[in-house]
Amino acid sequence: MKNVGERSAAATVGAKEPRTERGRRTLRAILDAAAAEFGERGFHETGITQITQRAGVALGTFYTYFDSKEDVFRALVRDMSGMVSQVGLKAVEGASGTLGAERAVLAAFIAFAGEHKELYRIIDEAEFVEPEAWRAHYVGAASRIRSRLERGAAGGELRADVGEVEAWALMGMNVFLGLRFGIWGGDMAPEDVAARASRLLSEGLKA
Amino acid sequence: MKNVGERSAAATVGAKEPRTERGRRTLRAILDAAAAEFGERGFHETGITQITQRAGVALGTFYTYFDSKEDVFRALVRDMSGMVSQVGLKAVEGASGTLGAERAVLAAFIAFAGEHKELYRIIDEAEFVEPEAWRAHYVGAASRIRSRLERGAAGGELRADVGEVEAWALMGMNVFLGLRFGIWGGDMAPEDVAARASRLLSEGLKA
Amino acid sequence: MKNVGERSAAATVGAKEPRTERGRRTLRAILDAAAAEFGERGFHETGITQITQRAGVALGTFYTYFDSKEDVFRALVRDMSGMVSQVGLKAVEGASGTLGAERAVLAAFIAFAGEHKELYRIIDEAEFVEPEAWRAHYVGAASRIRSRLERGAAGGELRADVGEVEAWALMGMNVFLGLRFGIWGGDMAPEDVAARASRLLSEGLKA
Amino acid sequence: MKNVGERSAAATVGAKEPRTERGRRTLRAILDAAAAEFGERGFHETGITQITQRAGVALGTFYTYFDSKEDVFRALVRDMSGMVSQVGLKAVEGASGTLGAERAVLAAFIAFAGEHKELYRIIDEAEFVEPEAWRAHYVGAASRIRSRLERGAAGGELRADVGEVEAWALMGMNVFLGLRFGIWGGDMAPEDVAARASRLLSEGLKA
DNA sequence: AATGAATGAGTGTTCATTCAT
DNA sequence: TATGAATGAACACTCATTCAT
Repeated sequence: MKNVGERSAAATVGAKEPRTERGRRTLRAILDAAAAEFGERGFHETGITQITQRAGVALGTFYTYFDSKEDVFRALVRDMSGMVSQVGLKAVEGASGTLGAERAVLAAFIAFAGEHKELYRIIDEAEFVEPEAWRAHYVGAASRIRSRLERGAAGGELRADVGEVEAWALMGMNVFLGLRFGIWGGDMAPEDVAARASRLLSEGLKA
Repeated sequence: MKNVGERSAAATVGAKEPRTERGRRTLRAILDAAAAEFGERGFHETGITQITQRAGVALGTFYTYFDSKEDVFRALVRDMSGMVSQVGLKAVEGASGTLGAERAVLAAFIAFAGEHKELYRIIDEAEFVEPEAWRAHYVGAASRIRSRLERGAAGGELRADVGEVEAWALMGMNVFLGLRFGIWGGDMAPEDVAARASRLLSEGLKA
Repeated sequence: MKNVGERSAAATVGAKEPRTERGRRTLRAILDAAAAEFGERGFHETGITQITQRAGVALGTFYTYFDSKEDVFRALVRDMSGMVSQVGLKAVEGASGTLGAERAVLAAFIAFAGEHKELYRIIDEAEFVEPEAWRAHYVGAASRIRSRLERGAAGGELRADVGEVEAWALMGMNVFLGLRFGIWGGDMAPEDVAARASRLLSEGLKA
Repeated sequence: MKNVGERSAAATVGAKEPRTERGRRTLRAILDAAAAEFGERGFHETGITQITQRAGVALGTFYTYFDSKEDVFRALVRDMSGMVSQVGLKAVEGASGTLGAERAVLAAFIAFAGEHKELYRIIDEAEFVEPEAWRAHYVGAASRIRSRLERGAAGGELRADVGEVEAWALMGMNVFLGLRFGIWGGDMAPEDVAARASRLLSEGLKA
């Protein structure tokens, strides 16, 4: 598991801004500990005590930076949601063509899921803990996919009638392949999975 | 929301078998109430008290039929897992060809999800409450899809190399289209969604 | 300290009605224990744990009958407010004339305060814990005094212009004499205190 | 609400003596903020944080001047107790005769209460927070009243047997009229209230 | 003198489960 | 079978106080 707060801590994340350097370090420690604990045990099985112990701070320190247990969780979901879309963006950059881009995105996503099992689980659990954030995550992801597909259609690479259904279908594929081959099994390399999925997308399944 | 226990109650479900007719009615009432409450509020927000109140029985009566809160939940997950595969089986029956079958399954599944929002949510939450049952559910569903695809390949309708990746891709599609068009929106009929998804499967997205 | 719940428990008091005899006994035990603890240590120094221990029940049992710590306190204030006005009513019954009545009320009140130091303190603390109930208590008491005075004026015993000022003056006298001679000191019998106060009321202080 | 610390700050009040002018201003700010907060929310609902925020200083600064929360509260009670007796003394000065003095004291007290609702409340709450200081306040006030009454008796203006009962009765009157017409209502001028109370004291209530 | 991050004991409340009736 | 009172472990959160800077 990599350091979650690498890029920014409070600012990105909505916690109470620390005013000193020491505070910044503490906030980051709490954020990382929370990600790890929520990822391992889940929201309801995790106590604030476990988070602060893992972070090496006192119980009360948690509340210097967050208003509630839900508050850290929300911060984490937002943070991770952002990371996922970053991963997608970066993957698209180096790819050629719409289908190539989708293939790159999927490969990157599977790899990412494998490296961030905790955060993956956190997003899933958000369905029950922070439904708003959860919904926003998927609506956003779907609309990014849809934009890419429509651009591909405009460019003549894809057929003209791609839309919401295709976008959600693709997202579902990605998520479940991420679960099956990123989170669960290491029995197939992300690129190979993506290659097969890509063939499905370009040619379909017919003989 | 339809009556969950219609087909079976205890026998299917793993609860303590009631001996009298009165007992059978009570068990069913609890099961239905639990499905409704878990569906509306989620596992952790639902208390035994709420279940028994909705079922119109006393608190203690719950423990005449179930050993624990997890126990009802598990029963419900198993129950619904079975219902979903039933829905699939039935859909396959009337369909012609493998792709026709997948299309029928998807349409049926979306419709089913729309009618059983509670149970859909319960399966999702099982990831955190009853991971075993949850995993079993998806592994089972994927293997059924895979079997169908492989039969289609054997029959020459599909290309020969369909396998785990295609099965999970398809399942992901189904699940997310069920969420988007069954649970959330009513902006497109299940058959129409299924028709578009089916075209994706047969021809791909290329222009 | 006498048993607070003597007359009724839940019904009078606003707690959740117990349905069994056992429940009725438990509620009464909690109520008595709460009165004693609040009286001895005050609202903020008293924990639910101390109440339930004194009552000889488990911690959770408290919440079978009350929604919160404030809830018992409120119940107690209402209860005691009622008791005080009962004491007044009873005292008035046996007295002749308005001034005689006031004298009897005062004597009874001082005696009552001496016997119920806890409840006296509870009403005082209500100023900070349940301001509504506290205000209602004093407004009610003053208006009862005022009614008696006005009846006395109508009957020709008192001068015609008695009103709000006189009522509150009298109530203040009673309360502070209750504190000084009922709660604090036993250095003078309630009747003797009342006799002197009565003389003040009838003749004033002039030589 | 007027500035509490006007006359003295640390010296009168028992706080740690500031050595610089800046320190003196800070202490005063804290004292005023504490009076305001305790008056508005009460002792237990007020946090050190709120006091320091209102005073415009950092949390830790509070402990430069006071040892504990109780410590400021005590300081405030003593301060206000002194103010009340000052008010009494001043009122007595300009009055003629014992009854005239009591009347002036009452009028002044009601007016004072109306202008210092916070401090009034603080004294009341001292019953639960600083019982010693609270008791001392009332014992002192009663004994001052008693002295005045006894002097009046010695001078032949009042009957000879005035004593503890009359003093406490009078104090109770004052306090409750202060509450009713100073703190609560503005429906009657302090002088008018005092005039009626004075008539009660001199002539009694008889027709 | 002033700051504000850190501390951790303390407490109200919830709720799954038990059990006597 | 059914009841509902009783249980008590568990936990989120508060807040007065300390202390390094």
